[in-house]
Amino acid sequence: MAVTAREIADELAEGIRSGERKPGARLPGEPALVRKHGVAKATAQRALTLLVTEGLAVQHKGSGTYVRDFQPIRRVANQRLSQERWGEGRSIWGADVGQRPMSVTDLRVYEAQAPDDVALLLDLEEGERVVIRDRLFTVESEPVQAAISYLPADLVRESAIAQEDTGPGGTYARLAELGVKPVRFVEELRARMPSHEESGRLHLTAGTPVVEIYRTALTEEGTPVEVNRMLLDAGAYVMEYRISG
Amino acid sequence: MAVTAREIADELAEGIRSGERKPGARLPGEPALVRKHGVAKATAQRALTLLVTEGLAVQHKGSGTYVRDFQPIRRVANQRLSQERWGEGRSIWGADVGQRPMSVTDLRVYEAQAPDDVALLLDLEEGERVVIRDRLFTVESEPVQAAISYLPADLVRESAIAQEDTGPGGTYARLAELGVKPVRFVEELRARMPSHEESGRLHLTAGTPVVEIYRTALTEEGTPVEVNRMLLDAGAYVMEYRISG
DNA sequence: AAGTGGTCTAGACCACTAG
DNA sequence: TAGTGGTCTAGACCACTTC
Repeated sequence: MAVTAREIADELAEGIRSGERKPGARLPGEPALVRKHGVAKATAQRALTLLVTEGLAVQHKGSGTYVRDFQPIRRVANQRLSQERWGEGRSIWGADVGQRPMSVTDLRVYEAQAPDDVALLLDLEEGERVVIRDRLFTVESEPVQAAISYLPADLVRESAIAQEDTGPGGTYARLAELGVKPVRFVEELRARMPSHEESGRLHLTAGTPVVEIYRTALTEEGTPVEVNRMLLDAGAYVMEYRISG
Repeated sequence: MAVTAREIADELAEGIRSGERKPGARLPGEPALVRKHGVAKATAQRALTLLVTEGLAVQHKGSGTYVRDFQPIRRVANQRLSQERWGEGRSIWGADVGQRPMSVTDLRVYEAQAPDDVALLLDLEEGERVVIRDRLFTVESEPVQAAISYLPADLVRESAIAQEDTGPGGTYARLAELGVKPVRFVEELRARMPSHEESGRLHLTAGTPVVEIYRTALTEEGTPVEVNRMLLDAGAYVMEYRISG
């Protein structure tokens, strides 16, 4: 009998998936759905909210609901970390962002006690201190990734790693100079919905998950020297890993 | 003035994140929130829905709303690489999850034309045919992953790969026998919200993203011989990749 | 039978956007 | 200023779970 929000959402979703409604196109608004299906405004709104939570649409208040545009950045893990790239003063970022320039904003560098999870990964004593590099990566004025690196403070305190500008080659070149060159990396990742705070920091629209990555950098001897915790806007990234059997 | 759904949700979320409300514990229901905050039932319900869409809670109709339990399966992509030197056991999420038995259900094997995306990855002519192995992986009676493999039909049609039972060593052992042993793999992955259909197939609760992985298997010569498209319940998995610089 | 979430109607007020 | 989404109240009926 009743037309449900689910049914209205499915009809619109079908139009989006089939390509009939193109990315960026405006979807019918609440009043239009009320007229067409004879439902209450709240039901029409719920239908649109369903599309948003399924990642198919974005809403701009005062303007309308639009088909979502997915134009991801490709993050190639192996390429980024390949040895040849470090020594040449080439930045890790920029290589795989394609044509779109990525910039670092809100960089903060400071020293503090290591959080428990990081202490575990870095094999630190309880309460040991770390140098923390906290930053936000932005593409076309939109934040796409928050990253926070932890390095043993006793190891890197005197190096450029503890400065805002780490110099040519970045953190990894400095670690190599300290005799703890990272040669292997472990990435642990999971996808989940962001907290309210994380949504705000990455300007996420509802229906966008985040990918949380912990990357541990290890020396030849297997000593962990850096942990980088990244939070990626899942709507902005595709990740690639190359594995040799 | 008014107490918003967001504020009620934040208060509950704080209790969950602090550990005060433990995984599996029951949260106050709609009537309790109505009494405590003096809001309408719909507002209380919206507060609980916010927690669900943020992945912090699950709802069981007729029973209640509960703090979500995250006990992930660890998927190590580089299974075949030596475990040494990568530092044992140091992991962020649930080192405990070792040997929960995983079973294959709903296996279907058939031949069809390759979809466009797969044809691209497999380097096939338009309309070329593939053998498709479609299956669901289940842990403790709950589906956690849907996987669908595509292999060039001309190559594998006569082998056990086209049978339900691929025999000892599975698909890769049969490919090796055919002289196209996969030795390298490329995995492309993204996280997104599931469609309504996908939610149903993987029994996902709202607020659970999926991880979509395309894995291409390549021979020594670089010829792609299999594409496996996996859809993982993001609430059930942690992924691990090991990268050598 | 009582309690819980699921969904809907009907109507209200607000804030933001666009022309 | 008209249209849009954002959020709320108030009340209704249903299906499911638990005891």
